[in-house]
Amino acid sequence: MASPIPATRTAVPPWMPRPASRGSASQLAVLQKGSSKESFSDFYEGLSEEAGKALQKIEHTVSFPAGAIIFMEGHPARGVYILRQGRAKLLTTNSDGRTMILKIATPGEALGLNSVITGKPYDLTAEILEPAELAFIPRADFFRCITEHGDACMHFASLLSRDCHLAYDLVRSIGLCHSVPERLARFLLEWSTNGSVTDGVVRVKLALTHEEIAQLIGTSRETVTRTLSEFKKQRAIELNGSTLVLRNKPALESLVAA
Amino acid sequence: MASPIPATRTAVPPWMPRPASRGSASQLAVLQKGSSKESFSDFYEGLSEEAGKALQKIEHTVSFPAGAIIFMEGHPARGVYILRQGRAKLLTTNSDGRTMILKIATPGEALGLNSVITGKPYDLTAEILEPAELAFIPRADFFRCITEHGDACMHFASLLSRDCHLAYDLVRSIGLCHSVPERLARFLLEWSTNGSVTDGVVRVKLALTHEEIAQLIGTSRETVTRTLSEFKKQRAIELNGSTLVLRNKPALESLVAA
DNA sequence: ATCTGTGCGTGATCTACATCACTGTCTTTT
DNA sequence: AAAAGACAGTGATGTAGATCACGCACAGAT
Repeated sequence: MASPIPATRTAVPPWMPRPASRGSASQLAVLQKGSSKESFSDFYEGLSEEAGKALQKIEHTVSFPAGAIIFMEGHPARGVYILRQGRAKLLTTNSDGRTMILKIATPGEALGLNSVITGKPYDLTAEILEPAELAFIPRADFFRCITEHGDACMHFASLLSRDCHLAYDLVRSIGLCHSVPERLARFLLEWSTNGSVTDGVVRVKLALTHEEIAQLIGTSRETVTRTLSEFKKQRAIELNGSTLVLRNKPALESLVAA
Repeated sequence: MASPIPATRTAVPPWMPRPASRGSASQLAVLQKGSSKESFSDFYEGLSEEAGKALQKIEHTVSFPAGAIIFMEGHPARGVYILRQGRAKLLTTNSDGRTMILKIATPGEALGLNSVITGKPYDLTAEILEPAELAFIPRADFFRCITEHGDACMHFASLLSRDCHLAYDLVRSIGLCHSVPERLARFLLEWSTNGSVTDGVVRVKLALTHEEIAQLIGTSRETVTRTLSEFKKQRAIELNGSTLVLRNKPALESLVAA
């Protein structure tokens, strides 16, 4: 029951996670920060070695196809998911199908942490954007583990603090700056922080549909299309395929400052 | 630098807290839940006795007049404040003076917790609404205390989780339901949960200005005035002085459901 | 008695954006 | 190869609500 099921991208029923591997030795590599870029809101980053190991013994990894729903707003919180590979969007939907994306999660990130801690149902929906791999830690095990490892708790408190902070930022953005151009510019600038600088301009994969951008900044798909072309016309940005090039970053920044 | 100083309500310069008492025996009464209503996001509620006592030994109480700023967005996080008496608003302001209220804090509530934990500057401003008394716990002491008392950390993690949840609710509200009547109805219903039921109708002190309501639901003062009169005309609500009476609760609920 | 500040009530405008309704690509499926 | 979905681009249109600009009431100061 509850909210309508968001459209998926694949014909395959994606809801069921497909088991991939059981966590243990193989996962430990992550502690050595072998893999992807180290986001500093990383689930394991900064955790003590014992606590980390304990958790990794519990977790077990599953993969999901694009479009899969990991968990859904309103459903009981079974446990925490840690995104290992791929990206996911955290969103909320209201009764008439309108959707707002709160955040695009990247590898390392914990999903559903706050719901697991309060014990209330998930307050957001997590949907996979591109084929992904996640580690799952059941609620009960998670609790057992963090009560045994005192230091871990502090770590998770700080992850939660960051989530709060981010949510406040979002409120500021959608509640305070009323014009779409400003919000879009803000978003592009924020997004491009993950990009690389070549020849003085920032390049970054903008692997999102206009619809998704619209849901991130709280506007309609059409308005995103129009505002993006406006930016292109003003030579502030350029779009080669799905690569975004910030031709004139200051121009965007001036929109935000206003 | 930083944001403009919000207007205050008193002629007296309210910025400086006036010391009132040093926490110790007198404060312990709170543990016995002697005072006000017990909000379940209460700072001390659910904390172990030792941890509670330890914290209360550290804290020291200050009073503030209405309009006082406890801390300001962007300023370094000195410590946590616990609201003992009175109410405070947590708000954020953007460069052109527009303000959004995230929450009205009531006694028991912790202010600035997430910033203290991340160690970043306060991400919100806290302003006193009516003469209030607060307990202050300096950041360093707070940390010392929670590392000594493992269980406390879990407690604070759950407070943070609640804050996240609330923030998500707000995003949903301002980002998803586009009509002001709906947001206002939602707000009134939410607000009236603190009210008392007499003769089948809910009565509650709506101790907020239209301006403040506007900043809570993300609209303009004038629109609040107009929408409230609309509600009155439809006999959904009644306003006697600052007492709000929900004459026709279902009517409001139907607006929200849509 | 007057002045000043703060909050409320209302009318008249103006516009940014949502919404609807298409068309044109480009994948993916079959 | 054909059909079916996704996505993107673009015009026309309507309207909710921001904004400006008042007047009024009431509280505290002096």
